[in-house]
Amino acid sequence: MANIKEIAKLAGVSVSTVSRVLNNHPYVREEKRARVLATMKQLKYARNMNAVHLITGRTMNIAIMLPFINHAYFSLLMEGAGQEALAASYRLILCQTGYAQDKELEVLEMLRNREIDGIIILSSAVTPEQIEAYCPYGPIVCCLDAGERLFSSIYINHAEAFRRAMHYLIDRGHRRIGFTVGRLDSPSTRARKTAYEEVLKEIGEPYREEWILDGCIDLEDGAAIMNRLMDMRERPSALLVTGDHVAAGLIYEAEKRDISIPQELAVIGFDNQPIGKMLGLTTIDNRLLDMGSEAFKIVYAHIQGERKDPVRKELPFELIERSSV
Amino acid sequence: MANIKEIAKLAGVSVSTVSRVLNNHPYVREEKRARVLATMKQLKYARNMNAVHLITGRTMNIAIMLPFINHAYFSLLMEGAGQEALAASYRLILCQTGYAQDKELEVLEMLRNREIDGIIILSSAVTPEQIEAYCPYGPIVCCLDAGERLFSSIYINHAEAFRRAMHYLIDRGHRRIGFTVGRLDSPSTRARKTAYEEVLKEIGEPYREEWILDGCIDLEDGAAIMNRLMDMRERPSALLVTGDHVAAGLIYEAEKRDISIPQELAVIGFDNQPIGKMLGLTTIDNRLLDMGSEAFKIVYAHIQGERKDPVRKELPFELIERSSV
DNA sequence: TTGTAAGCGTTATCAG
DNA sequence: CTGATAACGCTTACAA
Repeated sequence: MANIKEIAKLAGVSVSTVSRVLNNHPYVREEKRARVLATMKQLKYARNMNAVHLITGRTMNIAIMLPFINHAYFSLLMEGAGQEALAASYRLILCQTGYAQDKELEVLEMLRNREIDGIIILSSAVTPEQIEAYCPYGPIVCCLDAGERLFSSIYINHAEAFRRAMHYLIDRGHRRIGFTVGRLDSPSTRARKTAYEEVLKEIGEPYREEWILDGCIDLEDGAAIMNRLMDMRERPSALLVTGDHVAAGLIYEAEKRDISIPQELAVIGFDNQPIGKMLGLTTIDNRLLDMGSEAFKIVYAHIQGERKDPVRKELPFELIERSSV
Repeated sequence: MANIKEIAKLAGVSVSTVSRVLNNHPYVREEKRARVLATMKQLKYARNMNAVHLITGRTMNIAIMLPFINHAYFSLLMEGAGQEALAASYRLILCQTGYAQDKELEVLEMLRNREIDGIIILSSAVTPEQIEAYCPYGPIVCCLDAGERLFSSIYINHAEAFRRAMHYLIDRGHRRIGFTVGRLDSPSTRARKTAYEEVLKEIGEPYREEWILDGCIDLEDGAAIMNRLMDMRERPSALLVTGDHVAAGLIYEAEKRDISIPQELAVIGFDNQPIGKMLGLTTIDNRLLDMGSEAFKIVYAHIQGERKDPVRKELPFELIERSSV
């Protein structure tokens, strides 16, 4: 496999000239450039990018850390980041962690080991402090509000969105409100829980632990909620559901049991996925596609040196009214 | 940032010894090993993997080429490959192409440039011949039957699955059968079309171009089919739908219009996605998760040198009977 | 506009 | 068990 040296010898120039041609540098006589190019073609030259990476200290790779690949929420974020990466000629390295801390730390180590130029964290189990320890090695951006940190954040205000949704329900006469979450100990769940308590206090309703439905991640979980609801001696009249797919599962199961939505149970989703649109689901659009692309742009700006300090950017959300409330 | 040389000097050993420690080689006196390890910790040593990649000629990266990230079909395949990659300590590089040939060729070039050790192609627009041109540079596997090639294939027999589904419908009294596809010019569509014509001939039904519904990729496309069907002077009594999400959109739209399924329109899906299960969709399980993980394993076996010749492996499919027929 | 030579940070080889 | 030293293939001062 030919290298730059052989090309140089055969073309009768120096390796630097070959390198200049390779990198589209100016100051190469057209005649020599042509000769180099011809020799490359003749020898089927292929650049060894690892050598380039070694000398330049860059890999054009960014890791995207996420717990599950096969989930609509992460797919949308990935899509957003992926489009930007494509445009910037960067590559996304898929790092599925399943929320295992050791796997997450491995990804962070990749940054230290210069295997990647930056990291986009879609969701993780490690603490912000653990992440900060890796900030000296390259830009990191998180898709949630981690507060004032050494790394960047791009997020929507979950507490605010949650409050907005609750008030929307309250304005329409609901007082018995419950909600579903994916993981009880996630940062966004904590934000929602706080908002939940606050709003309940505002309207003088008691806080009921049993109306916080945990472990709702997918379609099937949404369908399963219905069973849990049926078992309750007192049921909420409205549900805030994290994830339109969970809401879709719930709606479908409700239909099966002849529970009419919104009359017997009002539902507000999150994420604004196509399935929600199809089902007439009232939902919070949290701009996942934009968030993914913004996340990439932030990391990219840091890599390019256009930016030095961490960014902390809030994206506006939007409540989309349809017919499930 | 400390390197192997500094570690060696500070620990009072040679670089080779440090390298041996790094790679868990035997033949290092325990005392020296400890000293090296301690020095590394002290200097916060981080290995520069690019140097390792350069000298070893391996990157531990495999590209996964696909047109769209945000699609359930590809998500499942990715998930399968991702799990195996995780287990093998390999990384997946996400290469979204949008079926643009130049982007696809860029991915193939990455193999030539030694940026990756292999490629998993989930779906592509380039020809098998174009792919074969890159086989000298590393293992490539395609998730469809490309025939006897220099690269590997892992696939289900689409024609057979299609025939099976058609006969299932015919056995239940259907003769007016249509089908939907994503792209008209894809290899699996061609296989389906051939099977379609054959079976129609078998039962003496005419071939109707207008019952082949093109451009059906997502939920919304499924819903849109209903409009197309309504415009027809004569409608099929059964539809083979490529992709459970498309089928789900169709079913939902049918429900809206009070068209009963399966009485007025029978539907068979493909992919066996959760949404299909929820909707009681009869479908073909084409083992996407297994296909993804098998794809990774094949490439991996080649990289490890456990295998030399290309693999061509067919996965069995299964018709899952539910209530949409 | 071009060439020489010094790295980049490892691992591999080979002699001890 | 250990250490010199030569690759790996490229970019980039610096000098011409």
